[in-house]
Amino acid sequence: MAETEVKVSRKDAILDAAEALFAEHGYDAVTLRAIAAKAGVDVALANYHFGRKHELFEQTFQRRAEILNTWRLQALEACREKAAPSPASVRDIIDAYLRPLMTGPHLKEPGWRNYYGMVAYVNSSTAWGGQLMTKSYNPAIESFIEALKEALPEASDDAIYWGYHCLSGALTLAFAQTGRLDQLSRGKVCSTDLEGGYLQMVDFITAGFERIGKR
Amino acid sequence: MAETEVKVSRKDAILDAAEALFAEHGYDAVTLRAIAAKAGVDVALANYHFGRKHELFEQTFQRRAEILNTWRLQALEACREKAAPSPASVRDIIDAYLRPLMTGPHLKEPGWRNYYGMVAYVNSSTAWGGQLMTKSYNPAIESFIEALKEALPEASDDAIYWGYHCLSGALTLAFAQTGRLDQLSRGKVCSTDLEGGYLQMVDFITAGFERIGKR
DNA sequence: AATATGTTTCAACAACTGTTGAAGAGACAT
DNA sequence: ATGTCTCTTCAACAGTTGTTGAAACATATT
Repeated sequence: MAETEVKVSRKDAILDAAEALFAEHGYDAVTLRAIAAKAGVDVALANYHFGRKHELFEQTFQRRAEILNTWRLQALEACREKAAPSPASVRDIIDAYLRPLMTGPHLKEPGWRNYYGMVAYVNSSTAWGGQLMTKSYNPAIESFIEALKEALPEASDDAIYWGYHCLSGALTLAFAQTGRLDQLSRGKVCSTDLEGGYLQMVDFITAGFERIGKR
Repeated sequence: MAETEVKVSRKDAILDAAEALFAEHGYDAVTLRAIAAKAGVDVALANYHFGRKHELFEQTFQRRAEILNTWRLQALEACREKAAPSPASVRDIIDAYLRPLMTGPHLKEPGWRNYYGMVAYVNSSTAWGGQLMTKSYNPAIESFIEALKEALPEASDDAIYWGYHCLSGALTLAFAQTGRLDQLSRGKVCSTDLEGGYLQMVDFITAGFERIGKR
């Protein structure tokens, strides 16, 4: 047995296994028995700790959401203070939105990569998308929208929100790690290289927002 | 019975029902019995016409893919001819990519809206994404990438492909119609208004690509 | 009228699903 | 030792799943 890791509780083992399987196969394709087997526990234990399958999925999803929100909001606050009393620059806002998630040592942990797969699944799912993303992420996102409105006082609501839509869609697709970019570029670009993608996306998205401010 | 429509074959009825259900609930959550019930036929008929469930999904997905590719490639060819012998402008290329899908009378047909939901599901699914999207859409997409490279000779491969990634992610999320934009903007922006989103996205994405060309 | 061909339905299969109640295991205080 | 508590397993449930083989139906050809 690979006992190099710290011993995790069986409850956490279930969450980890669920995270990995939900990310790869979605909600319905994953059975509680598969989760239990991967976690090395009995089927009934998932029910004891989390109740219905639905609730296990939500708890798995929300476990890391608060951490991401904290990282992001700290970065946003930092760039706001740096610019005060002027509004923060568009580039710094976009950077605060992307950098905490797309760069850093946590990307080497499989748990985080798995979680990102879950985010991609939830955010583009008609069934889960609306409800769950809103509950877990909207408060933080609203702070970013507000900052963008301050940085782009001339931009219309339509332009701001559809701009955010482009940003969110691009990040979601990056999280999905479908490998399409690799196939399309015949290996010249690597979909799983989030840090490399971060560098490109900051420029691209910043340019988009700066354009809509000039109207 | 609402018999205003032209009578469709039972085979097409199955495809239509599958399209609607797969778009809303994904692959695994949809049962062949649910599809058969919606189509008004027996369960075994889906198997007779399409074989395994897997193949029914793929055929449903590919049914409209060729049409979309044709529309897009015609638009791309038109803007290339318009600009010849110069390369087409970035804006015209992006417009050729988005306009055929996000505007036009076909958006009023429920079948097309359903299909867009399937595209969103497939494109951001780790399981299907790589394989199926590549098979159905890559040839057309490669033409667009090539056009972008001609319009932006200074841009690096990384910039071009990650720029396309942003474009594809934004479009995919728009197709998912999760209603998140409505919630985020408190009703000021409508997620399902693809024509309105088209106007914003063309500007936003074009600005992104034009930026990466200046380096 | 008889035959052949392609559709459609019926009934059933073995396997698997989420969920549950009762029983066991372990730690800890009394 | 005894009882209490949380955690964990066992065994089983009722229902649903994709898939199939045989039979019924329809239509056109001979």
